[in-house]
Amino acid sequence: MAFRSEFLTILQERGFIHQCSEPDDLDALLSRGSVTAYVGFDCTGPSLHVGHLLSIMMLRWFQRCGHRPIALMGGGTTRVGDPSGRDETRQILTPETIEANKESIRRVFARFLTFGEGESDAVMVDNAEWLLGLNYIAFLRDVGRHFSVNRMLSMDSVKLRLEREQPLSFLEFNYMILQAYDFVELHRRYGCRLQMGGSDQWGNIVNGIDLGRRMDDAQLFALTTPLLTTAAGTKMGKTASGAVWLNPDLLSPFEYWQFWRNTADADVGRFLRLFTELPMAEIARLEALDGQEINEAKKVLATEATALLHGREAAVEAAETARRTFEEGAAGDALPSFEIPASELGDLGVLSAFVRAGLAASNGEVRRQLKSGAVRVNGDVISDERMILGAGQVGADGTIKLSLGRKKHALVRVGY
RNA sequence: GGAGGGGUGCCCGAGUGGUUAAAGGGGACGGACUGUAAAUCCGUUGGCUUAGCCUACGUUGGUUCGAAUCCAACCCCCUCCA
Repeated sequence: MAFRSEFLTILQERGFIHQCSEPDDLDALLSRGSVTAYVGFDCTGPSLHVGHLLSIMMLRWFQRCGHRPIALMGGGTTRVGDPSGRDETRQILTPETIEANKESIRRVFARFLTFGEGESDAVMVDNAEWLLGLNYIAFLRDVGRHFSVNRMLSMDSVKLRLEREQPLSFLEFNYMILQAYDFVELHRRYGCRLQMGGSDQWGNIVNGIDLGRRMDDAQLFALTTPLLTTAAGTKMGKTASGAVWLNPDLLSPFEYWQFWRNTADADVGRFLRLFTELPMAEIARLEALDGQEINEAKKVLATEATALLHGREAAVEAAETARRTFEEGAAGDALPSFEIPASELGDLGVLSAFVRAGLAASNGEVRRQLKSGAVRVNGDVISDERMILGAGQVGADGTIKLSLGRKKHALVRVGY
C-alpha cells in the first residue's frame, strides 16, 4: 500500500515494516503532526547488539521525520524477563547487574538520537520509575482484570513454551502484562501513541494496545520489523568472537566494520537500505554491481554503518586498516593488538601469543590450527608450536603481525 | 502430597559396568576453491608443562579391580492425579 506520511513511506521503501496495526489510521495520524513513539530495550546484557539496530534506526528515522522518539530502558521489566522467543527461562539478573547494564547500554543512543527538551527531541525513560513501586493488589485490580488468562495462554511467547514442555514461571508469565502497562503509562505521561519493536514483540505490543483502549479509551498503534536473517537463513549478528556488540569496548570499530564487510552478496541491498541512510537511488546502483564488483558495495555498507555508530573518523580508519591488511597483505593500525615489554621478547611462545591476542581460546586451539596451516606470523605459516617470538620478528613499526586463517589478524606491539 | 518420565560435551541426541574425552547430527573454526561472497569438498572441535597427566556425563556419597552406566540421598524439570 502507499502511505502519505513521510515516516511510513521511508520505512516501507527501506524494508523496515513487518506488521502494522491499523496502518491507515496510523498513516493519517503521522501526517497530521508530531507523534510520540517508543521502543523498549531490556537490560539483559552489557551492550545492545546489531539485532537491536533495526529498532534504533526506526527511532532515528522517526526523529528525522519530525516526531519524538522515546528510548525506554527496561530497568523494571528486566527484573522479570521476557519469555518471548525463548525456549528457556531467562536467568534472573540482580538489580545491580541490571543497573550496570543500563548505564552501559544507554550511551549508544546518543549516537543515533538527539536528546533534549525540544518538540522532537528524544527522551530516555526507565520503566523502573513506575514499575518498582507498584502495589500488587491495586495493580491486579486496575490492570490485571483486563487480561484473560485464556488469551494469554494462546500468545506465542507462552504457547511455545507449553508446547515444548519447557518451564514457564509465573514471573515470566507476567512480563506481557508489564510491557502492556508500560505502553499505557507512556501514553499517559508523554502522549505516546506508537510502539515499535522486533516481530517477536508483536504480541506484547498488541496487549498494550488493548489495555490502552480498555483503561483509557485510547487508540494506540503497533509497528514491528522483520526478524533479521542472513540470506543463508541463519540469525544475523554473530562474529567469530560472539555477538556483534554496539559498544566499542566490546567490539572495536574495526571488527564492526569487518562484520559488515563480510555480508553475503544476497544481503547487500537489504542491509544498505536498513542500516545506512544512503539515498535509495545510490543503493540501487550499489546493489546492482555484479560479481566481484559488489565488494565495493560491501565496503560502502561497512563504512556507512560504522560511521553511524562510531563516527566517520573511526569508520574511515577501519576501512583503511582493512585495505592495508587485506589488499596489501600488510597491517593497519586499527587491528586488535596487545602490548608486551621488549624484555619479554625471546620469552613469548607462539601459542600464548595467539591466546593473548584473542585469536584463540586456548593453547590447544592454536596447536590444532597450527596443524591445519592456519597460523602465521608476519605472513609466514608457522609449523613449529615451540616457536618463540623474538626481536627478529619485530617489524620497522615495532609490531609483530599474528594471523589466524585468512581473516583474523592482530598485532603484538613491543614497548620500549 | 502421590504416581510416572527425565537431567550427557556449544546445542540436539546415542550410550545402561571395562577397548568412552563419550556414536551421530547441528553449529562453530580451519584448509582447498574464490571475490574478505555463496555453494561444494576435506579436516578439527575439553584443558595442560601432550609418548604423559588432569578435568568431564544434575549434586553428594557408596558398591566395584574398574561407573556416564549399579545403589542411596538430595537438587531441578516435565506429565498426570489429589
